[in-house]
Amino acid sequence: MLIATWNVNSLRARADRVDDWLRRTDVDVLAIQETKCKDENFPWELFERAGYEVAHFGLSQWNGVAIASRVGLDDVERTFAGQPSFGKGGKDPVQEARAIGATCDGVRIWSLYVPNGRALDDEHMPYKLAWLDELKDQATGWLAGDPQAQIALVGDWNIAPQDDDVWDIDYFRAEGLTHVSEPERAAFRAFEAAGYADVVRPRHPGPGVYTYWDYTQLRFPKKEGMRIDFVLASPALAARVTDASIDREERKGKGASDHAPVVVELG
DNA sequence: ATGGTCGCGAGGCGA
Repeated sequence: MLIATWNVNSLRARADRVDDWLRRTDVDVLAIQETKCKDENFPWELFERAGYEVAHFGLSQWNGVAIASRVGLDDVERTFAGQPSFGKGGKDPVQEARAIGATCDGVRIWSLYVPNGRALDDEHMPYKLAWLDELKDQATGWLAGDPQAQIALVGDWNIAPQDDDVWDIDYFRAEGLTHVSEPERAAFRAFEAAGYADVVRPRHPGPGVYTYWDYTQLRFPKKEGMRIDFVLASPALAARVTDASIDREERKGKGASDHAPVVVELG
């Protein structure tokens, strides 16, 4: 079984790319982030034609997550229990469309779009950390209730856990940028401490292995990227992983997302 | 040429 995660940066703008990619790669499950649409604008027929069931959670032109599967799509959940809300300036806090879960052929998959944080001193940063902390608590409970559970926490984590996960850590430090701060990294490590493992890094160690390249500053041709998209697997699921890849080719050309798909093969 | 981005949705925000 092949499972994948991909921040598509608008599903409507990427419809042809996603269609081609599904047919080319033949994945069984695709977790999508940043659909950037409501249900009424979601390209349902794209997935139907390609032979996938799909569940979507989108509230506005922001965020939006989905799971497409051709091996079953059961027990769909939108938001995780206790998911923190956010409202800029403290007004109208809402649980944003950043998490959707479904069971596909016995694997509990969560498509996650972790809050960006925006800046170290921005109100979005404590939101990001609280969001991760609460998800970690929930994910810990899922394993405590069933140590043999097959769970995949996949998506855009908006964290670069190691210095080699960005093209120039000194630049990030000098500019005081997000994604590499100790609190963010600690939040990521908490998932590993809870028993979830990055199943891609061992097969594709850095430096220079990235999943995201900013559209600006010619970051992609200059190979200046970030590794911020991850597949974290519970112990029972990690034991099944036989291969993994980052589809850097998909970042090429006109009309590409700024993220590459990450694919994991299960035996 | 010393610059150089997208997407949404219709101005500016978010990434």
